[in-house]
Amino acid sequence: MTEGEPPLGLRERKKRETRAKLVKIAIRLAAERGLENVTVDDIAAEAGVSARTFFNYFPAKEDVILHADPDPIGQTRRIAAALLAAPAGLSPVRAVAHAMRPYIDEVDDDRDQWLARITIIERDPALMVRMFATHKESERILVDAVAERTGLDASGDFYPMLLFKVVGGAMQAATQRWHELGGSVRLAELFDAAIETIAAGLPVPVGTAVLEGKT
Amino acid sequence: MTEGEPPLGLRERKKRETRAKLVKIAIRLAAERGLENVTVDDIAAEAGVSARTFFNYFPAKEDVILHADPDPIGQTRRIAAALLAAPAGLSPVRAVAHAMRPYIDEVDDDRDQWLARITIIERDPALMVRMFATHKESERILVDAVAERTGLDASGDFYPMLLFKVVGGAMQAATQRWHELGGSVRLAELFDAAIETIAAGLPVPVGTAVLEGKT
DNA sequence: TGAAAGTTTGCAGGCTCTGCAAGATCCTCG
DNA sequence: CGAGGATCTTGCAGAGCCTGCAAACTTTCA
Repeated sequence: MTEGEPPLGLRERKKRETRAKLVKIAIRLAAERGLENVTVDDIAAEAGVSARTFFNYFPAKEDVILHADPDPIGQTRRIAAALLAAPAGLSPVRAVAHAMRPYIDEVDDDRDQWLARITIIERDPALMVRMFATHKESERILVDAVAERTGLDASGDFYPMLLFKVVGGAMQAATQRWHELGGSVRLAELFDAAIETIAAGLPVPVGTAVLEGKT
Repeated sequence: MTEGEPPLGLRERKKRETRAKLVKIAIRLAAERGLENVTVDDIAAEAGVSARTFFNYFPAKEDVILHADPDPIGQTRRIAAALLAAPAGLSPVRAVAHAMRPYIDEVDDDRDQWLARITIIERDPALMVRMFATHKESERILVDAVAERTGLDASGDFYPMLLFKVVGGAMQAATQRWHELGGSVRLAELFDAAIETIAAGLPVPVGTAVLEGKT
């Protein structure tokens, strides 16, 4: 799946190093004072490159915080493929959740990095905006996949888009709650709970540990 | 409900006029060439005011397109109140939908303005999210209201936030589809269909006119 | 080793947005 | 009606983001 770790020359190594350094510094500074109080110059200077170079790596300042994944489209395609490959018995909602699972696990595995990121994002709405702005293309791919799996028409039917947006909402809610809990439970657990609640038609919860307080 | 239409001096009249002119011009220009190809100077010049004045009316360029409502917090509070006042028999999802209903009807009543707005927003996705991922403040108010209605704890329980985000997703999906259909059906109808589907646990649709294609 | 390919950087410049202070306009009250 | 005060508008300066462009530099590869 992961494409390559072949030769990997000096040039490529340096680039990754610089990129990683920019991300790391940016996250640290933004965690300290909020992204809006950190200029591109600050980040670039501390990384020992020019501000112009910063923009060779990231199209916008916000992306240094958000854009951990260098290839979001590829990731989306993989989710779409997983969706189509999911067990036939799964309902659409559960199938989508199942397809997203590996990426949610990744968040749990990189817990601290993600918690830091989310803290920064919560503090600066501009990041929230940019986070979803990129996703036009991804959205289409996933909606198409849902349509294919359900035998509906991506552009003519409402259902695929609705499902996509609803699961997106669940994802957001789970992420936010996870952050509130300081990552003390797995994101996957919260997400699963959200999906089950949705699959049940969002009834008022009664005695569900994860949905209610820690108890 | 609408607070006042008392005296209304010249000054206030002029301000509203300027504001309205800016909005109108901005929407027209953005519809023609996309918001990113319209500068604040363009808008201000055509409205006969300085660019500096533009920023006295709108905190950011995007707000001239989105910020139709001068008091989003007040509107949010009204939705929250309506949520608590909704018939006791309604399930949480339906109660929220019920509370939002008046504002959805407003969109239908101002159909063309909104279609134009959404066209612009669709072309510049950053605006889409900003539209719903409104202010943290609004979110808190609504989540609190959901918590109160369901007898849960807004900060300790997951359910209120989840419900809020899911309904937000439904709203987005409905809006997008409404725009695709060129407003040929009422947004309210699409929204209701979305809510019913969610209340049913998002089953694959069968023979539902609104959810499937026009047939 | 030397050309080809890829990177970094400074520079110029466009654009968004903010504070500030001067000037124009409206409103209120005597 | 005519101050005097309140409110708006505007120009200006300046910080910041971001983009081409071309020169200088580094890595790669034949």
